[in-house]
Amino acid sequence: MVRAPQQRRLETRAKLLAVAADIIASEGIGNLRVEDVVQRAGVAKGTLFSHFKDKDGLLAILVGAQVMQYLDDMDALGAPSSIDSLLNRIEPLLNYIAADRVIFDLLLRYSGSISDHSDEVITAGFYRQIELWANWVAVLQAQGHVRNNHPPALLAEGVQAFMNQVLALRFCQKTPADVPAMSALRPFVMAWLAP
Amino acid sequence: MVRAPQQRRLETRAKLLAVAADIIASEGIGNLRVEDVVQRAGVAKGTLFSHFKDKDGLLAILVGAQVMQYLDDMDALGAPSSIDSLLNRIEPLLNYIAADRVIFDLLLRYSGSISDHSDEVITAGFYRQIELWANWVAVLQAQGHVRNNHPPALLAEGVQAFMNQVLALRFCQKTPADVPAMSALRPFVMAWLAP
DNA sequence: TTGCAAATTTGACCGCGGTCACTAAATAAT
DNA sequence: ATTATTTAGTGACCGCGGTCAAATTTGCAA
Repeated sequence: MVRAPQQRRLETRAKLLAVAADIIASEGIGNLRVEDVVQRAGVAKGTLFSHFKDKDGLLAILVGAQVMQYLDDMDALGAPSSIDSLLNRIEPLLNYIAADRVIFDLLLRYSGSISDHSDEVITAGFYRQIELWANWVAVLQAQGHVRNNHPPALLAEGVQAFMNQVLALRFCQKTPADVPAMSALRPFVMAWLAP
Repeated sequence: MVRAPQQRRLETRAKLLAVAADIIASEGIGNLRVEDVVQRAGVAKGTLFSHFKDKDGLLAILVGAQVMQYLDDMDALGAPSSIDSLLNRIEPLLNYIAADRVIFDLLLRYSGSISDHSDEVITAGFYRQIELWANWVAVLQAQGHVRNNHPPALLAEGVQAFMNQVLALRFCQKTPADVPAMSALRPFVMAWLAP
């Protein structure tokens, strides 16, 4: 028999997430240390790991929520009217991930949280993104703006592949940033989606 | 003034690489520990880090050499005669990377070795791969087997993007392996290259 | 041969993520 | 009310990658 978590536990979890978000906002996600989180939250180290599988599990909750926010924003704008318009819709999310390679790695590797609800935020966001883009592609196909000799899901996944490719290349070079990530992405998506 | 490395240093480096390769062969690349390497090589821990930037730097040398070997093999076979033939040429490398996510991460993140020759094996292999594939694509374009409304380099990079996408997805699911990586890759490459 | 400077190696030490046997608190059973 | 049982939290401890001032070895020149 599983028992509902006590309020104390929910408060502890919320406190940990709040503190972590705070540290990330001020120090950057790459400078977040578990010891800092637990110290500022006023709990022991072991407590954190009873709430989250590991450090990445914690980060995934926060990053996943942010990604979901971007997806909400995309969703609210409705289907794009062209490939260029689609790229514009994607841009905020692209820039968010491009801002820090820790985020990129997290999204690519995700190790999962420990929660009973199995709320693997990253995975959920991933599928939602593909679904959303696939819908857009379907609309654009109907309008003749995207080639329709392949299923929307395949094309949507392809867009994600190019996004990851562009980001990975960007994080490989030592010179931080020369051109916006978007201009590297555009030619690929154009060649992939154009009729 | 830079001086050529002494014999002793070359031997130490070779010994470290040999021991590391040995451990990887018997224990797997994910179970390699720095302490084991230096102990079995008969040197102190600090020595390893004076030869390689970090643990990944060491691994990159070995993995990079392996990748180069696959590229040599590809090269020796000459240009493929069709998209399917191209996929067959790629398959060994794909399977090598698919075998262990440590290898995949390494190739995607590479942090670099410390050597003066700046022999960033991974980076070199990366460019060589794109160049090789671009040549193939150009040949296939000339034969009408691949669409020729885009530069070969773009198409080659796209193939790599799809390869990474398929691998990333594969490493995300908990169920180890259902179908060969190749069958996941084929539809993307077909849709990407077909005229 | 001797002395010096550069090159190479050393290993004690550190930071940080993660574990686990134990204590404390909350809830259920008597 | 008292005891038993489950849930939450604790912090000393560990593993392992990585650092650095000091020690050692090597090459070269006087």
